Amino acid sequence: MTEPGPGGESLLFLTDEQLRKGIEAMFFAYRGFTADPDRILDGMDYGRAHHRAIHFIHRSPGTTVNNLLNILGVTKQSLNRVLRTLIDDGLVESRVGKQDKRERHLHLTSKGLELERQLSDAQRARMRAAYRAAGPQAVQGFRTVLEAMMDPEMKRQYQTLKEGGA
Amino acid sequence: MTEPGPGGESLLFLTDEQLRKGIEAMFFAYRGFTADPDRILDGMDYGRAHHRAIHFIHRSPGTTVNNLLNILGVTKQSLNRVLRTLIDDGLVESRVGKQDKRERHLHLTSKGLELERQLSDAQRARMRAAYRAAGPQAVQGFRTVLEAMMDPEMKRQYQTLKEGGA
DNA sequence: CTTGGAAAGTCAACAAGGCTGACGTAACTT
DNA sequence: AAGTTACGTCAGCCTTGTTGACTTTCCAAG
Repeated sequence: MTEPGPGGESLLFLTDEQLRKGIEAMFFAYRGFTADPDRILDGMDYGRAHHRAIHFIHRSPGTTVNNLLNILGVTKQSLNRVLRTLIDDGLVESRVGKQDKRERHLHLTSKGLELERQLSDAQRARMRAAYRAAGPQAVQGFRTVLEAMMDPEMKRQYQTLKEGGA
Repeated sequence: MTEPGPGGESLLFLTDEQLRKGIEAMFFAYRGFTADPDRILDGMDYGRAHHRAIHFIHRSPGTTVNNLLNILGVTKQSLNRVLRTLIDDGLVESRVGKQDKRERHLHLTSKGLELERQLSDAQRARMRAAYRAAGPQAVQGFRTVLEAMMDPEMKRQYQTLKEGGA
């Protein structure tokens, strides 16, 4: 069933074949997406989980642990393991909240900022190259489809972050 | 440096801010992308690794273990563990090569095809919804950017698969 | 025919990074 | 005073990745 015609290029009626290509594009592209930071982190004592924590602390300085938990979608035990090493190594600073002293507000130290820059430089370079190669229209479409693929909850997170910058 | 102007919408000169949004879009969208199959697999004895193996065996029936290794980018030991359970459970059949009897050619059994369909139905449904919501132009751009983000090696794999269907 | 090397499989050990469950403490809320 | 929230932590488990070493099978070159 849903046999496509003779390999047509029309994107209007979505064949399983076209959807499968989209699925594989996501798979292979995500590999590229993580490859550069992974390469940098390999050899350090850190991994992708540390990268994610650093990224989101950087983009929302002063965020609480709970906040980060929701964004990353992992358990506190899992995050804690990662966070502890980052704090111990002096990349992340954990400040007791002023209003609510139960909360810990997370910030990158200068050392943390340095690693963040290294990692995001690499990732941005690839993204920039892809954007340039594809052109502005493609970029628009890229973001539109990705946004439509997110779970509503994640989309909310994404958009909050998107607007919410300082 | 690279300070953006007043939150402009121009995609022509790529600010770090715009690139960061692209990076986070990839992160959150990939979560959505894997969420449905993960949900299905949760409770079975299988995980994402099994899904990937099943997917690529389905799309290239008769592929060899080595071939699969290259596509998935893992070690043979890692793949073997996954493959063995799938073979033992009767989802995958491993046939000794006719030309080269060292090779094993992998096929899904009817039971394997059943699970494949279940998984890809879920994943395609999300992809279809996203495509529909975004429109044909966006889809074009989506695929263009993803392709530009792949490592050359992965891109080759992707395109080989893309054209190479039976 | 023998031998070298490729392809495949297997065993063992280990690490990262998820998870659950249980427990403790401090601080805020009612 | 009691309950809830935020955080940290201990212990143990699972999946999926890794290396290294070794065997079996088989093709192909000498």
